[in-house]
Amino acid sequence: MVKRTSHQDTSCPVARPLDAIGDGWSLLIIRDAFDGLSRFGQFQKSLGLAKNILSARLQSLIAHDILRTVPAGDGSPHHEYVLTEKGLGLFPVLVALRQWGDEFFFDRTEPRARLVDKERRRPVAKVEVRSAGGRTLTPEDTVIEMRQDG
Amino acid sequence: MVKRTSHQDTSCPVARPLDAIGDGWSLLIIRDAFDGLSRFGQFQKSLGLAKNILSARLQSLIAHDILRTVPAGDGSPHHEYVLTEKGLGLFPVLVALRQWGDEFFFDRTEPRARLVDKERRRPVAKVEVRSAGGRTLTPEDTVIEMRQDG
DNA sequence: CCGTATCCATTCCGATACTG
DNA sequence: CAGTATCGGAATGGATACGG
Repeated sequence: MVKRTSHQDTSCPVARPLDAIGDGWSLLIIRDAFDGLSRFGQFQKSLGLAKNILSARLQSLIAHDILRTVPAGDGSPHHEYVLTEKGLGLFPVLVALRQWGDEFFFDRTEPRARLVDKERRRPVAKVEVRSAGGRTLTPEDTVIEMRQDG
Repeated sequence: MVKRTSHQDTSCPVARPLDAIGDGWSLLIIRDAFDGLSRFGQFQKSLGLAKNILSARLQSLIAHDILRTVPAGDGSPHHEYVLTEKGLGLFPVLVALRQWGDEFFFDRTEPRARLVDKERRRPVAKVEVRSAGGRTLTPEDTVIEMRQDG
């Protein structure tokens, strides 16, 4: 009878998304979607998770308007899962997380997947938090305020 | 008998961190830590979660070297939980997530907590992914490559 | 090839009682 | 105040069987 607490009612923009992507699989599905995967089987092969779990995660991501389905490009009677605008908005989050993982979860010699600028063939720059004027901000330079409008 | 799959063995820097922060509470604890909270009771009051859960999450974050304990500043016999270097490295991730939540999980009129530049009192700029040369990159501008070194 | 349905083990989480 | 111990219900995840 005790419901799991949702974060939808808080006024914190960090908390609300966690109902949608705060689990072990959703971000990996989204990562694969950014990487061009779109078919059920592709996700399952890439992630190695059970089909029922994948199905549930995909439905949840669709319900949260992060993925949507489109008719399959080939003649197959199925559909493909692609990122919505909202889902595409996660790009900086995913890149920042990738860079953090790259820095703190790998030995120096260990090979890893890296995100590179397609044109220059060089790793993307480290994501930074900047002021409106362009200055790089540290955590101590910032503070939380309640704001009504944007 | 079936163990939960860990992501520590993959070569993807997005996947590995998810064992540490891929749940509903860890990122919120880290958010509070960035916001200056450090005591057990402060976290519990802020998050409203059961004490045993909070305890387990704090221990997990310590085990992952994201938080560490320091002797309490006041005379109390307890300690405080503060971010490690690794934990501080999550700042861009948290800001990017915050901005995404701000954009897609709130009505325009709804009040919300905003991260502002302490000095200028203006919202921080939108986190962007940039090339080594400074150009802003979209998802289509990038691709994953396997790299051996940094 | 794409999913859905079922079953079961594990984990997570909330409430509460208890110790220092 | 700061935790630990215990319990029960809920959600998650894995394996597999099955229908389109």
